[in-house]
Parts: sequence; structure tokens; C-alpha cells
Amino acid sequence: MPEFLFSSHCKTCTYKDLLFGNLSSKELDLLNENKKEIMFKKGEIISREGEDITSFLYLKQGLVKLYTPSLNNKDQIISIAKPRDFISLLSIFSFSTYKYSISALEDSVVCSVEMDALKKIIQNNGTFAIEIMQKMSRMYDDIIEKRFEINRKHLRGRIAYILIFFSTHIYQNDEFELPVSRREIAELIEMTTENVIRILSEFRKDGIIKIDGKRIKLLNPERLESVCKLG
Amino acid sequence: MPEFLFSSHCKTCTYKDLLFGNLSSKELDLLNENKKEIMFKKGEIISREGEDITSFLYLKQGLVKLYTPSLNNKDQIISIAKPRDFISLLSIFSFSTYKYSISALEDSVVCSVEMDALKKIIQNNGTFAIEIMQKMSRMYDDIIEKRFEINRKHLRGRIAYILIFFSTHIYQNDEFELPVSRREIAELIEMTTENVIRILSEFRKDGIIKIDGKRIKLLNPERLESVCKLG
DNA sequence: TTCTATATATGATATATATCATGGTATTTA
DNA sequence: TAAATACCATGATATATATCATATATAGAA
Repeated sequence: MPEFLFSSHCKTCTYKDLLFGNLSSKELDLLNENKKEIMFKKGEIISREGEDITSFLYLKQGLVKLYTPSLNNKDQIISIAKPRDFISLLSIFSFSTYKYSISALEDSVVCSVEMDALKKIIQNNGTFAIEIMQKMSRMYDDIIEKRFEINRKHLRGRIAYILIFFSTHIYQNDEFELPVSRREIAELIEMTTENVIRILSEFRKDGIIKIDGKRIKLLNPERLESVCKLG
Repeated sequence: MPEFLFSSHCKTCTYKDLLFGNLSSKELDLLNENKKEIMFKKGEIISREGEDITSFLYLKQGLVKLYTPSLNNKDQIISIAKPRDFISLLSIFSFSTYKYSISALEDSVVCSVEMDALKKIIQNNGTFAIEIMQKMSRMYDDIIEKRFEINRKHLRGRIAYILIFFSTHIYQNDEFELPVSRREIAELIEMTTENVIRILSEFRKDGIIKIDGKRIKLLNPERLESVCKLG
């Protein structure tokens, strides 16, 4: 069950500068009246493909995945979002229903703003409109670029890529707990689960990484970096 | 050399409803003073990756490709745009330089609006801001979805897909002149040029299509459709 | 024109990746 | 607690695709 949290006023929120730094006091009040913070446990679904879009969501804490539940019980993971990312930004302005599902990979806190209130602010504040467009555009560009980057690589390169992604961009640490199953890695970088497992084992045998279940330690990040580039 | 064309006032432009239908008379005047129509010959480059973005472009006539000139002299084609598409929409709001190059696959007419003027209109017209966000978001979603769709398919399915794309979405005709080389098809649907040629030949031998150089005729569109879905 | 580069074409071969099979382990569910 | 289900692991095999080689046709450049 998602749990509603007590949250501070938008004016004093530490995430204010994320997008709302230039709003007027009145606009921040409107925002505040139409937002709530929600806690999702690991594994819980935040929103489902096809549901009506009524709110604009961004991630305050945790980690979530955006994905399309596809036919033969194999999802397609579009991207993994981290705190400060706008997780519902995709498609909220283009369609009335979500194009992707979102679920929590770790316990997560989401700030949810009523779409109507957000639209009202956009309507009346052009600078804010341009800022949100920039943010949106950048997110999309990033997803598209990453997709091409991954597809150009061989399987070893893709695994190296995703390990570096978690290590560098998510946990800022050479050692971390994988927030996803091997299967989810497969769904994210477009390969089979067997090959994800196989190549992780290869990396272990080659002394590039240390594996203990979901716990991964990068023993040779430079080598991994070069596999990512060349493999 | 791109050639500047004489163009009608925005108020009477047949493309007005595309995005500018709800602008005020004053806004349309501003738009008109800051736009020009440019003709590009087949093969000419409209904008280059890395160049400063100074204008917002949409396609009035012709066909263009968006692509990233990549390292080992093999481009990556992101998408093919047709009339009424906003060809510079990608990344113009996120970065100050183009993230993709654009070139004309056929003789094309582009309407080019000064970015500053467009931003001024967005600033002052919230409804317009939301409309342009919707359009942008839809374009991005479309590109991402198509990418996944193509990647899920085997090579035969990809070729079928691209033939149906030209036949149905671009030319609305079972018979058409391919606007791209086999190599460009390869760059668009991520396979080798040899295999593009090989599979086109297979389709010809199977009686699914008729080939005469760049001229293609779909003899059995239903069969092609099923190859696209299943292959 | 002749030379050179590019596009089309096809076959043989190598290689990357998926698929199938099987077993163990952990984690839900009953 | 047991049963069922998902997850992890690895090997053998099949298959899809890339790579290499070669040839012809076509278009551009000198």
C-alpha cells in the first residue's frame, strides 16, 4: 500500500530548485495545495500503463523503473530513474493515459502534483513553461541516446555498461547491491537472461568483478570501462 | 545552396493550423516577421550536429532524415520526417546546439522560425506552450516506441517494417521510389547493408515485392504485414 | 573520355547470440 | 512446514547475423 507522508511546504522544500525555483509565492502556494508525497515500498507499482494521467510525478528518494509490460510476459524496461528525475514526464503532455508503467525498485518517495495545477502554472508563467520543456527535452534526448549506445554494443559491452551505470550514476560506489534481477537487466539492455548471468560469471572468472548474489564489487573498473567502450 | 523562397504571410499559410492556429493576430505578425521559407535540394544538409540552434524548423514539403554522423563512417539515422513534422524539435529546447544533423532525402521546403521569436510567444501564451509540449512529447514517444519495435524484430521483419513505412506512411502507394540507399536503410533499422540487400532480394524471389533499382512495388502487402509482425 | 568511388548483388564462412535442457538455490505462497 | 514459484547458474546446440571476398553496374571526378 502506498503511504502518504507528511511533507513540508513547497516553499521550504529542498527540491524546490529542481524546477520550481522561479515560481512566485502565490504559485508555490497553489503548488503546495495540490501536491502530496507518497511512499512506495520496493516492488509496488506507482502507475500503470493505460491509466488516466492526473498527476505529475517526480522522485525524491529511491529508485524506480519505467517499463512497458509486453506480451509474452517479458517487459521492456525503458529507463531507470533516480532521485530528482521526473518519472512521469514521459507522455504526460502527449496523451491522457500513461504510456509506460512505473514501479519501485527500492523503497521510494514520490512527490505528486495535480496535473491541473501544474498546467495552470505553465499557462501563466512562460519562463516556467520553457524550463519544463528543457527538462523534458533533455530527458527524452538522454533516453534515445542511451538506447542507441546500448544497441551498438555487444553483450559484454552492455553488461559492462550497466555495471558502470549502477556504480557511477546510481550508487557512486565500486561496491553495491544490484536493485534489479538478472532478468530485469536483460529487459533493460535487450538480451536474454541466460546471457546476462553467463557474462556476469565471465566477468567474475576474469577477475573484473566480485559477485555475491546481488552484491557486486567492481575489482577492475578501468578494464570494465574498456570492455564497455570496445566490447 | 539552400534557396530562400517567397512565402505567404503566416496568417494565410495553409500550415497555420499545425501549431499556430490559436495565436493572436499580433503573435502571427511577430511570427511572420521572423520566419523564412527555405528550399533544400536532395542531399543538402539542413543543419549540422553541434551547430548553434537559432531557429525552429518544420517541414512543408519533401522528406528529410535526422541522424548522428558517427565515428567509423557509418551514420545512425534516428528518424525520417515528413511534411508537417517538426524536424528541429528534438533538443532545441534542451541544448544550445543541435544534437542531430538533418539532411534532405528529397527536394524539401523548410519553414524556419527564429528561436527568439518563438520563445517570446511561448513566454506570453501558455496555451501555445502546452500545445508545443504535447507535440514535442508525442514526437519523442513515437521515436522511442518505434526504436523498441524495430529492435524486437528479426531482419526480415525490419525490412518488411520499413517497406510498409514508406508505402503506407510516406507515399500512400504500393509502388514507390525508395528515397534512401540500401545503406541508409541499414543505418535506420540497425543492420548491415549486405543483409538489407540480401533480404530485399529474398522478398523479390518470394514474390512479395518487385524491385527495379530504387523502384519498389509491393506485390503482396498482406504477406509483408505478416512478416513484419511475426518475422 | 577514363579513372575512381559508390551502390548493388551474392556466396562462403565466422561469430555472436538465442534457445533448449537441467540442476541448484532462494523466496513466496499455501 | 511443505509446495510452488521465481531466480541463479552452466553446458550443448541451433540459428541469426556479421564479416569477408568478389563481381557488376552506376555515377562522379579528373
